[in-house]
Amino acid sequence: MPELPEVEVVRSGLATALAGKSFGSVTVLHPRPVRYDPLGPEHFARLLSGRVLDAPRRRGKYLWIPFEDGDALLCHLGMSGQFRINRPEDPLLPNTRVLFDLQPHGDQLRFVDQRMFGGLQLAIGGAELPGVIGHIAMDPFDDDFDPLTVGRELVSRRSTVKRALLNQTLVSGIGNIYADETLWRSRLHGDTPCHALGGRKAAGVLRTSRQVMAEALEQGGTSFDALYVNVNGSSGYFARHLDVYGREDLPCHRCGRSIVRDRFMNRSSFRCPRCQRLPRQVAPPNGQDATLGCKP
DNA sequence: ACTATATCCTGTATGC
DNA sequence: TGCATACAGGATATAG
Repeated sequence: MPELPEVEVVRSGLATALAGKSFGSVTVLHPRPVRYDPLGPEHFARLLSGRVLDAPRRRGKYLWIPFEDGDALLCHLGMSGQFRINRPEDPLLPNTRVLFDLQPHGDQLRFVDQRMFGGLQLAIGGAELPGVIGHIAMDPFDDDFDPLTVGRELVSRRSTVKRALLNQTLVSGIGNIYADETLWRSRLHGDTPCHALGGRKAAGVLRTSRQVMAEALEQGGTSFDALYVNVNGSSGYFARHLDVYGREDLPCHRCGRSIVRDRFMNRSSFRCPRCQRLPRQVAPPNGQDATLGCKP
């Protein structure tokens, strides 16, 4: 569930909590969160113990904890993953999946994940950038992220704008909430064909996504419930700043019209029916259907 | 090659 | 109260 700002809050919390630490013994309580690890739960636990930790890193919604020896622990929170720091004697929260004893001082890092869409795996040689996320594009906060370059790439896609924003191989870190918020600020309907945007407009959308996520980060991320919390167990406050997401039937903050909800890819899209209309048909590149992605 | 869909899970909210 | 259903912020295999 967490998108880039929420993952960044977690990364930042881990950076503080794990500074100068090593893993002691590791206990896998449920095999599913380590299903992507090529060696299986027992090897995962054994191979991680004793590792000396470096500062956690992030790309998009992935984060990883590099080890001093060049390997890393790669983590994805999925829809409901959390990291918590506890004393070993603290009672386990429901859905606690993996325990990492920390040395020195004996704290414990715990991975809690209700739905288990998330995952943890050992990334051999992955301290800089784990190979298995090589296909994940830079996110808008990356120093080398260039909105114009990515904007041109976006325009060339034979898809629609919201799908493109959610495509992690084009730009990473944006999920359903921030896609909808970005589109509202950009006054764009999510079904707008990519080719209907010029390169400059597309670059503008990407800059807007960075702005929205930066504001969310200042608020400690978006949270609707206890499923997303930082390492201390507290929630962020951006939910109260959302302009469209989850605001069906409430007035648009720009024009007052009621926000509508559409079905999209088995989930919901929220938009203002006045501020975010589909453009009239735009001449597509050669060979493409002129009405692609457009509704009457 | 590129894009759209179905699927992996559990817990909560809602309506009958 | 009990039961069924809908829904949840993601990534990926595979179907087209």
